[in-house]
Amino acid sequence: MSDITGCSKCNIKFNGFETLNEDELNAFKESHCKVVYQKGETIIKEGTRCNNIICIKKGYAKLYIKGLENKNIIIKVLKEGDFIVSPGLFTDNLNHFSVSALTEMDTCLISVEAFTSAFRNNICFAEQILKLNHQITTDLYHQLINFSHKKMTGRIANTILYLSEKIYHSRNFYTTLSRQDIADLSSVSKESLIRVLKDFKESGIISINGNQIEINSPKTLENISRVG
Amino acid sequence: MSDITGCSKCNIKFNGFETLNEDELNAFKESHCKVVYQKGETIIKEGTRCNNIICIKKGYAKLYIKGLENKNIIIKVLKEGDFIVSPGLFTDNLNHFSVSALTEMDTCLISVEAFTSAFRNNICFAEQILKLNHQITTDLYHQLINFSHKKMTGRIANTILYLSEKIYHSRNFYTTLSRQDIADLSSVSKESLIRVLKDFKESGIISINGNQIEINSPKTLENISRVG
DNA sequence: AATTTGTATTGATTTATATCAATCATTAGG
DNA sequence: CCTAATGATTGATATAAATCAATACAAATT
Repeated sequence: MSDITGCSKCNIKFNGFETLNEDELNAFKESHCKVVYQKGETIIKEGTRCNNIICIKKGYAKLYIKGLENKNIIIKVLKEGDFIVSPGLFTDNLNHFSVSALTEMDTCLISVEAFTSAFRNNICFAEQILKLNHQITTDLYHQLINFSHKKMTGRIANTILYLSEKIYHSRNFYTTLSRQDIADLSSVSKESLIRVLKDFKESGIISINGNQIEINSPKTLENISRVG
Repeated sequence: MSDITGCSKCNIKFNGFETLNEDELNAFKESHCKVVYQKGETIIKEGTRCNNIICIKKGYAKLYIKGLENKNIIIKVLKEGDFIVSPGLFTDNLNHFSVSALTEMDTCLISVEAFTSAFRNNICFAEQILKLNHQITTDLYHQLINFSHKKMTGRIANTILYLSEKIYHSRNFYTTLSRQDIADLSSVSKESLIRVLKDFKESGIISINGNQIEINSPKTLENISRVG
């Protein structure tokens, strides 16, 4: 079997793809586009029609929603292996969030038609999609608790742990997120974020030098995050 | 066709049911239990295994998650016609929220087995379930914006409009939600909620007498809710 | 009717956090 | 190399909202 498009070594971490048969996989291969984005570029714009399912082959992006007074909420950071289905699918066919590149990115765009067809013809694929959605819902529940019951320090500790554990997989990481971005992940103002980071630094919990962050005491951060 | 269980006059508002064929419908009929709950009773307890899909035939309930320090967040109020699939389904099989009765309730509990089987055998049903989930996701996005960018007055105005428009379908309604419940819907303390309600009352936007609430100026409330 | 219990309300106070304004640092252009 | 522009930092101040404490009210129980 030839593999012109390189799908066989696809690094997207989604069990659903394994359920596809050869025909379904071919439909994906034929519909897809490989696109490279530069840092800062918008990949999905909230309010536009959702035409593609985005697979991230390489790089980082932020997924965010527009809030009040030109403020944004960053829902999550996307990385290699992630796979984004817009919640507009099967509803209003609009994108309900924006995605923009935090680094140079390699992406693979799959048409919604190919996706929909796979969903309709392959129940195992459909089940994996529902599973993914259920995970997203519980994540949003946690986000709600974070934002409504924790104070700044707890939310920011949570964000640092999230970046370390879920995104950069290291206690010492360099991030391309701006201070405003980290603030938007934590639902605090940029100034407050900076003050809390300084505080964490001065008490030795983290080391921070520009965009290089090292967690010295994960236990302490976890505790701050847990109690709020 | 006999209808011992009364499913033919089912009032649950979910397009997915219409996609079921006679066999699938019968599987639902056979698996279901009709259960009456009294005000205050717990129907679903967060952390327990999810064994049932809940259909609400009559009455009101609150769906809430446990936050920090014994505080709760009420995600939504459930009413006649609503239909609840736990996000634990296909993931960890646990309930990620609690549901408790706000009034006497008639419910219809469908086993997850019957539900799963319908999902797996009927792709139209599956599609409706995904659609429902996508709606839930976008609702949670709005909730996040509400909670992180609006101040108390905006969040409370939003809650009053929600109760009026989405739950009680009237500008003048009696609610069995306590002040604490309304506060938990709005992510404010009970005392703050009471003060803001008093404020709205004194400025003539609403009339309030115990649990009877009347909206005098929906436009003003909408404006307060919109600008935050 | 008296007592308890839970909920609702009000007022005083404290705390958390945003906002505003200024300065500093770093990068990008001319 | 200098200057503009953007992002990061710091400090002072204002404000929103929680908490604490006391009281009022209503319902349930004896």
